[in-house]
Amino acid sequence: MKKAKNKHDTNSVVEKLYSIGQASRKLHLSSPTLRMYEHHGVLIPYKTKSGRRYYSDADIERVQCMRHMIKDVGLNLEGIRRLFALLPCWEIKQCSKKEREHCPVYLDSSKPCWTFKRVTCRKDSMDCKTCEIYLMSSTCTDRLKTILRGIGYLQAE
DNA sequence: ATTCTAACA
DNA sequence: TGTTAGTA
Repeated sequence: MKKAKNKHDTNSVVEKLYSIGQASRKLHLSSPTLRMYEHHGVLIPYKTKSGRRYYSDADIERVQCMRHMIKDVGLNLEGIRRLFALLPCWEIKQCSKKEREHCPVYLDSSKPCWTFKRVTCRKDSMDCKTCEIYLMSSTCTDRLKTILRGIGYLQAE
């Protein structure tokens, strides 16, 4: 979600960000809970150099989706993590057979691609918060639901 | 005033 | 999940 900047920067856009306090109030949950989600590898907030967390609108929606999965689908955080681990990034990024054979993400479906340290297809300059794989799992609608249905985790509607 | 980590109830 | 301690 982008928003026009103020009069000092009329040409650029900036993402709206929320501190952990603002985000937790917006989501009606506690800040330790947001930190716990992060600890489990299912949420990646921005971090300042001093370590302060900032959450985007995509992060807010991501948490709302996960709350839905917990409340209505019956998953726990481990289940959500393993669900994200099943996102076939090697298909979406169309990695070659050769690349797959050496990719830890392809060889280990136990954790999400963004929790791996070094992945060859991931440029050093590219962080997982802006990667399409992480972003596509931010919403409960569209592609993620399609994938979840495809692997039998959600009923067809 | 707010958030951080880590440990613990 | 929440709370506490000692910081930054």
